Amino acid sequence: MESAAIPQSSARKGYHHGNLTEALVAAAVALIEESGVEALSVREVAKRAGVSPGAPFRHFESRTALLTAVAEQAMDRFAAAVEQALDHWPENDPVGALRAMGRAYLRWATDNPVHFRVISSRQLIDFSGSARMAGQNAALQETMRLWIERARSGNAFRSGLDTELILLSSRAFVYGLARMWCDDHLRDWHGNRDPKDALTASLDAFIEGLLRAA
Amino acid sequence: MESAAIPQSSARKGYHHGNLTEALVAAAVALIEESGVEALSVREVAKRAGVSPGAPFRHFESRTALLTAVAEQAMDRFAAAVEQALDHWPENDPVGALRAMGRAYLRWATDNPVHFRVISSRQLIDFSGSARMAGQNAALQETMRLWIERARSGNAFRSGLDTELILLSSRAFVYGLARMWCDDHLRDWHGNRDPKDALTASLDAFIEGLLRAA
DNA sequence: ACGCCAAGTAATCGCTGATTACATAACGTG
DNA sequence: CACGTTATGTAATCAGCGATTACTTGGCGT
Repeated sequence: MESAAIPQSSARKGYHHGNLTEALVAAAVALIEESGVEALSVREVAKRAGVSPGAPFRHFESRTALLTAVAEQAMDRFAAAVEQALDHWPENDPVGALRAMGRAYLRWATDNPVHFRVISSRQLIDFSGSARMAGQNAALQETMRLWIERARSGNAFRSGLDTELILLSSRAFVYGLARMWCDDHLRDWHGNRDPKDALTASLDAFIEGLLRAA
Repeated sequence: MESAAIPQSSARKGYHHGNLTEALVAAAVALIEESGVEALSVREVAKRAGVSPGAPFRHFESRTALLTAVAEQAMDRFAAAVEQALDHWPENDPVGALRAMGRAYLRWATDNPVHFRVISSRQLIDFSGSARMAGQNAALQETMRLWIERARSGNAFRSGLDTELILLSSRAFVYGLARMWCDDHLRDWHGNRDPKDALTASLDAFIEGLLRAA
């Protein structure tokens, strides 16, 4: 969408491209968004960047490495979206914070289904080879843990739920909702609500289930 | 496992194979289990079945069609495993039935991670082209709905939760746990419990969260 | 001005999915 | 039993893919 930020192939100053690395990632992002991960080919990316089929391998060791770079970029956007939702959130409303996190998570995933699949797979990309992704993933989990512990300190949750269990359950639940959307499990959705609203309602109900009964 | 059921290439009676269709699916299943979906190639499958590279296309329109057949077979096993867990389950214990369903679901997914990914994707296979998969999927959901409604009749759940919401939430939760496992999100698991036990504990806690407080 | 070296190209390899023309064997029918 | 039809295999081939290699280009520091 912000195509102004994408280095155009017209930026080529002659024999050399200018900033081929970024241009390749941008082209890959666009291609993936159009046709899905499976359709991503190095040659097509090269063609879109206006270079020869072998050129990308000067900048990326393999197709997987290119895809990993795309994932890193997507992960940045994802993490930013989630963390932005928590900006200046009052410490005395940890349950609200967790709900806001979940909503931002779901919104990003439903808005960027293909890229969500990319960043959440460990098969498509070289996750362990990307310290950046691992770090951002860990940071996100730490943020969750922080707010969960704040909520526990405030005695918000039912008894018998330790932090690890709540963290795992919350991750699983929001991941499940997001992936159901991305994996098209709601194609034949015949509930009353709009599917996206159903996701939100489901999230709210889940959090309610964690809380101490009023 | 039950390699006796697999039509051996030695069953070839001469020029014709005997039952190449089944042999191809069996070879594909084995290959996928060994090396993952992405590594599945029609040629390799043909080689394992002892036929020429083009032969499979007499039985499957495309690589995707072959993969869909594999998914159908896996879906059969998956559905059987889940439904078997409910065999003769007493109607007056619907919550127990739902828990048993969830456990059987999780067990199959963790025991067959690669095939679980295959059957739960809508990108790898031609889901809408397989009435069999769609049917079995729908049947599974109907079974869930049945037990949920029984539990609701018994006033087991918290107020404010309609059947659709519980069904969606339950699907999402168990799908999330299963996919976290299959997508290797628990690689860096550092909790106290064994990861598989953590999944079960998480499932139990989720169900507890649906119930009316004692 | 010169030479080094990053970053392109061109050509090629082996593998893939898919298609075509052809060969073989199994089967039903007179 | 002979014969033609049809299902099912082979062989050859195509285009597209990731990846590697040898070569070429041109920008930058000394």
